[in-house]
Amino acid sequence: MKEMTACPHHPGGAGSHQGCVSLVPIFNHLEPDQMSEIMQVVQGVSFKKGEVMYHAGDASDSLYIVNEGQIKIYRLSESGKEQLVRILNPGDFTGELALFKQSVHEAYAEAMVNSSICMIKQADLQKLLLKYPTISLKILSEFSNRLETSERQTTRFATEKVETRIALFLAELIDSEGNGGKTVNLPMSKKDLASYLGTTPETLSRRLADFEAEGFIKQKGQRKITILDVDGLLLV
Amino acid sequence: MKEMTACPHHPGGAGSHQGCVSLVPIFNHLEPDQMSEIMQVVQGVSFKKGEVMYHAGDASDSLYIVNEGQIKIYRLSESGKEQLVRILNPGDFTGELALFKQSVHEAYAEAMVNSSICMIKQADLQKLLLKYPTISLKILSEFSNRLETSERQTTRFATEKVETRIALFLAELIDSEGNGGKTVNLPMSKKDLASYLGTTPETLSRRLADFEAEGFIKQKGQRKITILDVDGLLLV
DNA sequence: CGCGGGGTTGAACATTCTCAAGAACTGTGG
DNA sequence: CCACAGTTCTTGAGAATGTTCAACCCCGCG
Repeated sequence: MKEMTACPHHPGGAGSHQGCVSLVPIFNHLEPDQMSEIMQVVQGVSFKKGEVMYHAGDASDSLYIVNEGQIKIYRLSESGKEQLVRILNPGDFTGELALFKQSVHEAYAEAMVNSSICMIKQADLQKLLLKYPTISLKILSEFSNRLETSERQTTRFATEKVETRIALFLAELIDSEGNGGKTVNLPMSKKDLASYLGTTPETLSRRLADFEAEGFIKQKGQRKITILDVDGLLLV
Repeated sequence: MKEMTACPHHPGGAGSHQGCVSLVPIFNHLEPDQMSEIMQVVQGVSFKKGEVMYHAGDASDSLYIVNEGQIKIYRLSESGKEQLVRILNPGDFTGELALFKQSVHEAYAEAMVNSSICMIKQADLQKLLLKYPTISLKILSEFSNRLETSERQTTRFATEKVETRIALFLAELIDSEGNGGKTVNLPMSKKDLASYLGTTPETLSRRLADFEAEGFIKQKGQRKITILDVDGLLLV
């Protein structure tokens, strides 16, 4: 199932696959010689579409950095319902959570398409952290961001109705796409988006239809949405 | 309003108020001489009941460690509704979030009773982190826990109904109180608990009444609840 | 060009919120 | 120790919001 070699996606050999890691925010400030030290403890792995990188309940002992592909992270609630937590694109990483406390994963990581991953074992990473304290600061910064995002998300679930959560999601999509244009591409299927936003595909579909009827947006195909009136959207 | 001296709650002078810090998980592994180095950059502050330690929008430049009292952290959603995020007790800290990226607070911190706090400025803390990498590891570990909690909470809001969230909260209260007894004290008013659980006081009251009618719990006074049947509670 | 999964729509139902009124608790001052 | 005041909490009824289940559509892909 799972292919595991020195670096399958960079057959050139050690030192040639910095691409896996050098674009990761927590490492990209390092000197070349420090970087090559990191490369020595990195392992390449591939996952085919649909394979799971880790299960809830698995012991967690590695940091996973996405090199190519897409990985979706989702959780199962106590009652068995699934919620999509985030989607990892190249350069993103996961596994940090339980890295600093021996513990098990609470989430699932599954390849949405064929993907190649770089892994660093917990023990190796800890050594690096002690040797290069600036890496810790970077990770702390990354954690801060994620924690902030997560708590904001929690508050939204706790206080906003679905309609508002959808509107906020669309508004943030515009920001993240950066361009002046107002046509955005949904980063995932509407089914997954519903899961991410804590609702059902049916409700999402209805609310988007409402937005369209009110002239706030225009849908084209399954994933393209043109935002016609952000303000109208946001004071729903 | 806000009293700010070398250390108002430990008039003995510098070095005598280790109590503020030594019980904090991120520091309590240090040697005495390292500890005293930290003490030199710690400042004591007091807040009266109802005073706010920081507002959403304030620049964030300090770590706050609770010495005495209780601080409640809450957020305002985009639509202006309030959600209680957590309550800090002595030994807990806050301000970490934006500590590693110059930014502003997104939450509010308000003293629930008269409280005394120890502050460490961001710049001082960063120096300590570089000098003693093990502190970073401790903070990373603390962040991991909080992130895990936050994401679990998000998933619960996204997938569980209010009734289940209440049941889970009660079940976890038993665990955290540790004792074999099944009578727990709510750590906050039901009003605040409703906010924490993302519901209204009315609904919370009704669901608890339901639980009582079904024989799962028994309420005594405003904050004491005896759990009669955890299993029944959890498969609601 | 037909298949299959995502997507949409409809109708009934479940859950939760809101508003409003009344009850119970807490702690404060006499 | 008691009474009072101010909350906090509870309860009721109706309205809003969202879910479920079922049927259908349609887009993308073989």
